[in-house]
Order: sequence, then C-alpha cells, then structure tokens
Amino acid sequence: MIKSNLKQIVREAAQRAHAEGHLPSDDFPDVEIEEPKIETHGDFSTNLAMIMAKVQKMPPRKVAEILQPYLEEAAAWIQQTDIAGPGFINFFIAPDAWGPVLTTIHAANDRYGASAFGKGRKIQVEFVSSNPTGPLHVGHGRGAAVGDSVARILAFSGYDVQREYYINDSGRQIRTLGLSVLLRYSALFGESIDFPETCYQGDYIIEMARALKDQQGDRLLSQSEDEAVTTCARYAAGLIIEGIRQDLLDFGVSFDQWFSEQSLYDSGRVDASIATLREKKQVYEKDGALWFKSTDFGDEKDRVVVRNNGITTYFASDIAYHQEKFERGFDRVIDVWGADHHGYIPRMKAAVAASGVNPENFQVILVQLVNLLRGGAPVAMSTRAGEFVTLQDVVNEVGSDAARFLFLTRHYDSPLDFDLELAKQKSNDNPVYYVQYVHARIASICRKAEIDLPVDAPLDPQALAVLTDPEDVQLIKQLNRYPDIIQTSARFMEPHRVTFYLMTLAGAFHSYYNRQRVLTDDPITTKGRLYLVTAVQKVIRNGLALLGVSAPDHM
RNA sequence: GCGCCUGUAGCUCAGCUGGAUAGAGCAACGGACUUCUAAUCCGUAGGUCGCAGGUUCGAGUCCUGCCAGGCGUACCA
Repeated sequence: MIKSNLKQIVREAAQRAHAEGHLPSDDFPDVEIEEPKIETHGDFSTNLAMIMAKVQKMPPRKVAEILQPYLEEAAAWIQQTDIAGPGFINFFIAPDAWGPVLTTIHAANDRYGASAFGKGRKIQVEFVSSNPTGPLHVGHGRGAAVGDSVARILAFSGYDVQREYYINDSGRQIRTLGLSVLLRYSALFGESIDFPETCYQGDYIIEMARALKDQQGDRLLSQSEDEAVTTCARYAAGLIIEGIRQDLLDFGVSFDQWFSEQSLYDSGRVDASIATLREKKQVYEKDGALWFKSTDFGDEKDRVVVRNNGITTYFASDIAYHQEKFERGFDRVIDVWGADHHGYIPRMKAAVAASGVNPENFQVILVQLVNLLRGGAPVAMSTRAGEFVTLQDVVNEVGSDAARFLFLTRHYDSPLDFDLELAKQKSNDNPVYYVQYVHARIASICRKAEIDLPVDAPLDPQALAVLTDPEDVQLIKQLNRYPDIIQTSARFMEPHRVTFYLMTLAGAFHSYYNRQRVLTDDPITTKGRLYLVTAVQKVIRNGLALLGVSAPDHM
C-alpha cells in the first residue's frame, strides 16, 4: 500500500517536473520502488533518476535533484528524501505511517495478500500423475507439495484454478502390472512360475494377489491368460489409485479431477487427434510408422505417434490429452514433472503449438529429484527391487507438516536432500517448527490476554500510535512485504518464496518477542502490541495455509 | 557429441528477473530462562559469487567461451 502510493507519487513528480519545464522529455519508464538492504538508505528507494538520465540528457544525480522537491511536498508521511550513490532517491517514512498496514491486515484477515493478479483466468495445474503401478514415493511427494502449493498460490492470486491428476492407466506397463499380480496369484495356488525382472517386484503385488484370491478364489486360473491379465490389471490399478488418492489426502492434497488416459482411447479422442494431424499434414509415414513433424515447431527431431506395429505411443495420447485440456477452456496449462522428463518438453510444446495454441500458455514445472537420507546417510532405494520408502512411510514417520514444509524449502530447480532424522527433530534445525512456534506463541499470549481484556475489541487509535519504536516498525515492515511476496511467488510459480518469507518473518517475531513484552501494565501499549502480534499470527497462518501446513495453537 | 539444470561462507541454501557495503540457517566460539511457551533470543567469526572475457553509470544476476557435477538424448512410459 505504502509502496504503491509511493510509486504514484514518484510518477506524478516526474510528470509535474516535465510540465513545469524542468525535465525535457516526457518519456518516463515504469517506476520501480525497492527496499534497500541497508538501513541508512531509508525505507524505500527508487532508481528512476538513473534510468531516465539518458533520455533526459543529464546526469542521474541532476535528475534526482529536480525530482526531489516534488517528492518532499507530496505527502506528510514522507519524512525525508535523500539523493545517494550514483543517483538513488531514498525515502524515509514517518514511523507513525506504518500503523495502517496492521489495519489492512486485520480487515483483510485470511485474504491479506490475495490479489486479482490472475484476472480470473482459467488455469490448470496437473501434478503427481504417477503411474498406477505402485505406491507414491518421496519424489512424488515433492511434486505433490509443489503442485498443490502452486495451485493454492495461484488461486489466492486471482486465477480460476483446476487441479488434475492424469492416470496412465493404458498401455504396456499396465499389462505388466496385471501380469505381475497374476503370476503372484498363480504362485499362491502352488504353481511354480518364473517371476521376470521386468515385472513389479514389491511386496504390495503379493498382497494384492492375496486379496484377489480371497475375493475371487481360483476363478482366474480357468481364464485365458489374456483375460486373466486384464482382470488383474484392472483390479490392481483400481486398488493402487485408491491407495494413491488416500496417501495424497493424508498429505493434504486433493484434486478436482482424475483424468484417465484410457478414457482418451475409449472415447476415440486419440484417433481423432491423429486424424486431425493427418488433415493438417503435420504427420508423415516413414519405416511403417507415423511421425509427427515436431521439428516444424522447434523440436530437434520428429517423433513417432503410431509405431510400425500399429500401436500408438504414449506421446500420441499425450497430444490428445493436451489438446483436450485447452479445448476445456483453460487459458494456461501447467504440468508438474520430474526433472528426468525434461527431454520431453520440446515435443510437448511442439504438439501444443501444432494444435494452434500459443505454446507459452503451456508451461512445465520441472521438479528436481529428492535424495532421501537418514542421519546424513543415503537411504538405498530401488524401484526395480521393490525397495523404496513410500510417501506414506515418510508422512507416518515425520508428519505431513514437516514433509510439506521441507519439500518447499528449496527452489524446485535444485535437488533436495531430505533427511528423515532432521525432519523429525523438534529443534531449531527444523524450520517447520520455527515458523509454527510463532503461531503457537502468539496463541498463548492471546489466551493469557483474554483474562484481562478482549483481543477483538475495536482498536483504540491511541494504541496504534504506540507502535512507533524501531522494533515495532521493523516487524510491521516485514508484514507489509507479504502481498508482494505472494504476487512474485504466483508470477514465477515459486512456492519456496513463501517458505523463505515465513522463516524471515518468524525470525523477526522471535526477536521481537525476546525484546518486547506484549502484555504490559499499560493497557494502551498492550492493546497496540496485541494488535501487532495478532497481525503477525494472521500472516503466518495465511502463509502456512498456502504451503498446506497447519498453524497450531499449542506446541 | 548434442540439449537441459546446477555451481554463492566449512555444510545446506536464498538473493525480490540489472542496483548501493553479498544474505540466512546449520556447524564453531561467547552470552541470556523467577518473565506472554528457551521448539526462542543476543553477540563473534567466516567470501576471488566455478574460471576467463564482454555488454553499461552499475553484473551473483544478461551475452560468449571454457571447467566440474547431475539428468536427458527410444517405434519405453
């Protein structure tokens, strides 16, 4: 609020200076207001004079000098302006001008930081989309945390968000799943059978085979292998998806839609897409296969959509799927993928472009891998051998809050070491508790305060005036940053910005708490400080909610 | 070979898309509990931002070339 007012003031100062003949050009760039790192540089600063110097044909400091008088008279809350360094204009804000920030926070409550940035545009976030051939592992957990948080942040920033899970319930691997279960099932009846390496090795396969036996008896043994595999595949995939859905719910993640790949085949959608490609001459035949001309749209080589055995590739259904997404009316489509799929992006962008959609409206968030550690030592994992730590294991061991928070303490672009021992530790090594502790501490103060005076009493104007110590102002300034953080986080789809902000705010609060008593003998001071810390509490709760992490009243 | 990602304090990472004197947390060292929750705080120390050029008033950030690590380069999904 202060910042945008300042922006306006600077803009008007430049206009007036030009109107009164002090600046030759009216070609004004966008005004950027930033917060200097160093205290002596003021509360805010602008580099406008430096940017304009060339156009105005005068040195930056001269431009700043021309602007300065207009700025100083613009508002009473601008206490002082300085011209510094190569031509920065620094603003010092009157200490009593910060109070209204708190009023804004309390009025907006859990909507503080929300914006109309997305202008109501429809956006889809597709994430996790793990194959229904086994339980989710830790890597999926990171993808889930990132996708879910991005979705929350975008929704909070004025987008109409839809969350979707794409189920790869078609193709060879699902047959392999069926075969794996069938073999284990047959073994239960004493048949000695080789269990190939290509099959899924985990114990969960055996468990499903047992359940199937309990349910169906020996009925499958009399079926043809093809029929039995299909039965097993359908049964197992259904069970696994249900498990995945439950694991994600336990992780605080839910979806608006579960989209089946098989449904694209059943409805003829894949064939229709291929037909369209043919009509548009975006495919050609070579070596008995059908190739999509992705090189026409920036890919490095053309890609097969129908193999020479007549079977479509995974890419074919993906083309159909993404066309279908945009036909559903989304302005933007976001896919969250594991970083090992990055080679797939150019062809997917090409496919989107080929269907006449601006490829910029399709974006992929690549989430780097998770290295699972225990006490600093790597935890051996091998999907092939069926040895892996599942997301459910992690949630059971360290809790959903800790896991989600830690997944979001890194930019998704960089690999993440996830240490199970560290995540469990309820100490200052663990940032989750550091942040949650703020909320609990303030809740505790409120519990105590209510003995003496009601927290939700309308604020005495005098009480706001109490909050002018540097300690108070520093904390309020921190709160004032929140909406900008959210907006940047939405613009770049980077939830870790929220995580880092919360850690910083938590640090500022803990520091404040150790210096200033909230509940004092003076009722006005107490009121003012309660007003301040409950605002902190709201922002903490608000930010944690965007990460999908709870804000406890007791710890 | 080609493509993508990464390289910042001893360790793990931020750095608001080009701003001023480089920022946290761990780890190290020294302090603070009769107090609204010590799951906390205060202080000290720690740097050739992988290397070399370039762009400009100004580069950790942008461009080029190297070096190192990870991943990818299917008629698999």
